[in-house]
Amino acid sequence: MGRKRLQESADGRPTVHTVAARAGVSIASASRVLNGVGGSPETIRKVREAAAEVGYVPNAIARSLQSQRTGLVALAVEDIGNPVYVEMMRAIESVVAASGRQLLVHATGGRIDNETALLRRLAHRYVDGMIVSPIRVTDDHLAALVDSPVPVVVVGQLPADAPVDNVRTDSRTGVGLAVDHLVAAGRRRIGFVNGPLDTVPGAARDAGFRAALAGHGLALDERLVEIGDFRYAAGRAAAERLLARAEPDALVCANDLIAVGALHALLAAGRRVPDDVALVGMDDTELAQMTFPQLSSVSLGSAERGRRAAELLLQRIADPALPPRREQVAPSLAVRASSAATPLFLPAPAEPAPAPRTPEVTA
Amino acid sequence: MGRKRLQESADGRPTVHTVAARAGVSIASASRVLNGVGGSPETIRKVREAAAEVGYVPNAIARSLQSQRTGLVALAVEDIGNPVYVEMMRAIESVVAASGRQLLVHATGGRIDNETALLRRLAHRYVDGMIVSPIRVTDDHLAALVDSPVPVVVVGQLPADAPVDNVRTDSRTGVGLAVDHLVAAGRRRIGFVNGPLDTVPGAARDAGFRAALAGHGLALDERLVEIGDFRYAAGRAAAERLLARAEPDALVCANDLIAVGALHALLAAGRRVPDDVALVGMDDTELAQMTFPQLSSVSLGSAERGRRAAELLLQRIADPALPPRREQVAPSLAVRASSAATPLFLPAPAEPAPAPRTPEVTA
DNA sequence: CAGACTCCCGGAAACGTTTACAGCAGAGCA
DNA sequence: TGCTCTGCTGTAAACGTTTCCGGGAGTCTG
Repeated sequence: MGRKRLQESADGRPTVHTVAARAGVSIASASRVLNGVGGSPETIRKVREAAAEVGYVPNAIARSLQSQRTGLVALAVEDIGNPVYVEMMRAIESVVAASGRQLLVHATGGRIDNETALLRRLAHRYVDGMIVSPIRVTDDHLAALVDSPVPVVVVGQLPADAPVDNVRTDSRTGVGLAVDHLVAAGRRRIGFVNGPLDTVPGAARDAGFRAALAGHGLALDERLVEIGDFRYAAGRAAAERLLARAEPDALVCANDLIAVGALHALLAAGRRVPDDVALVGMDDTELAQMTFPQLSSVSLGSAERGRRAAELLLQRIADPALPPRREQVAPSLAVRASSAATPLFLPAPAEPAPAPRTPEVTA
Repeated sequence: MGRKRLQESADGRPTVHTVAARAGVSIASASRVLNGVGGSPETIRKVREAAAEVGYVPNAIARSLQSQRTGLVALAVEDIGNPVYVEMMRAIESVVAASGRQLLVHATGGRIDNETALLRRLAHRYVDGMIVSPIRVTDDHLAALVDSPVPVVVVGQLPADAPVDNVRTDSRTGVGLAVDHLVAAGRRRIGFVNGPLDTVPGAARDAGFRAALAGHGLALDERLVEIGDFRYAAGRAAAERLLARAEPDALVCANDLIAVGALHALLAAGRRVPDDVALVGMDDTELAQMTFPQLSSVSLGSAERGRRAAELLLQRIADPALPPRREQVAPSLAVRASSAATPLFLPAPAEPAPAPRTPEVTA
């Protein structure tokens, strides 16, 4: 009824029509003034006034429909409780914000359908582009990535021929760094606590571990390998199982959450870290510095990967015709107290002494 | 040119027009079939086929403009690296997902302008509603909350008369629980590591701490109070400053991140936890169970608050005319090893505590 | 067999913007 | 004075959907 006369939107909020009517100008003029392009001083005054009086706020959806852009970028990760994604997110956010866009994060919880659904639904124009970091990649998934309606950048491993922008690291050699370091420190019974083998990172790290041991001519004792998932509780449980059946002198963990779980398991079992068992995590998140002793960890450059992914995405948004690109970030090892070289041959002090510490070295 | 004839969208993607033309039906019929409402078997077949052939995906923006809803809900928090928000987010997500919507998270980084901008811009129709958990509340902020174009629920303290849906806890009495517990365990020199006093939670916890001590007839030694921010590094640094000038037999921390920092500072200084110093954190996040010894912590029901906030929001979205409501979640204390009652009167071990070290300072 | 009822369809009008286009007034210039 | 040029303005057409509404074909009932 009054709808047409009052020129307001369905839910009673003012629209550009309301403002225009109130200012006594056309909606074109009102729109121009509101966007700061053109308009005589008098018109500008009237429109500004009218807009303020009715408390006009533009409808971003309508604007986006017209302009074909939303100014939003999404990041989809599996588990926002994992600090590695927090770090990545921060890096992405700063790049994205610099371009005047806003970053939204979606946690997929590893439910693959959820992730695909996100690509197929949410991405369908709600955002200008998205960055996804899947831990499992199915064909279905890949198909959704390839013909996504909006630009997508993948952080993580992808099939070589996938025509998708991609920033990866080499967690395989990353594991190698950890093993090299431990072997150099005189450890020989090196255990490995990994995440599921049917995930991309889980498989890569498993391969890396086996290759590294072989490279040092060490035989792999399967009792020293245990699998959980990529979170704390499972990591701890896995480490407990491992400790119950074997006597490692070092543990490599597939990420920092697992490593913290393993640390807990070790301490609870009365093992000294690093004296009895050296410990190396992976991802080098801030969590690694929050433990006592602080955790050595293989950095997979999560911030750097995030930054680069964001840049790739912005470039692709600017020019969708760009050929797919692939970037790689090299791993490095941060040595901290949990694996600092300690003289294994010294008799253990009667009173458990604090770990001799060497300052953090970033290799 | 071909635009009109080919019936495709500006960027060459198929629209409902493309599908309709290809199927030889009207766009109305095409739309109906695509939405699964009506259509003869023959029409359904033709439209489905045409849609599949051209790879049609609906433009969500256009749909939202028409339907006045996006199916998205946003959560704005200060620091996504704080596990308390992760927990809250998970709770919200499960409620939101059950309503068929998707949750997007935005980290404001505590930049107040960012938060207000989010309300003023993003919220302007990109989402059906949002939950914000501000740690500082200015008048400007409040104004933005009150006349937000979309329903908003605030998690946290608000002025009593603010007409905004609100889920709060009572962190003041929460701190009291911690102090009561420590006093009952025989501790008398109780320290407090807090976040900034110009934040809502910081102020409440400070007040709670002072009130609780007074309630037990204990005088407050100001040297036992230290302030950083709500993150790990600052918490650790603050605890180090405190330890350098005073000898607490217990520490209450304003959240778990600070508590982990304090734990690190204590261990690095050679104090035994809980023997020498008992430690209680706040928020009872999963982080509290990841430390060794595990951290006692005051639960402020973050998951419960998230759940309720999500429910309030969904109800308000369904009926925007609802009067503003306010809910409260009671705090509780989870006692773990870091403050377990230990016989304080036992003689300290002959071997002196390890040399106090000042390890790497991150802050 | 007529009338009412059901089902399906297409045209067209929304949703709230931005913007191409054309018209119009005034200023500058020959 | 007449012409062009400039700067503003309003009309209307997009953007890609959904949905109201009226019409036509078929079915059931009396």
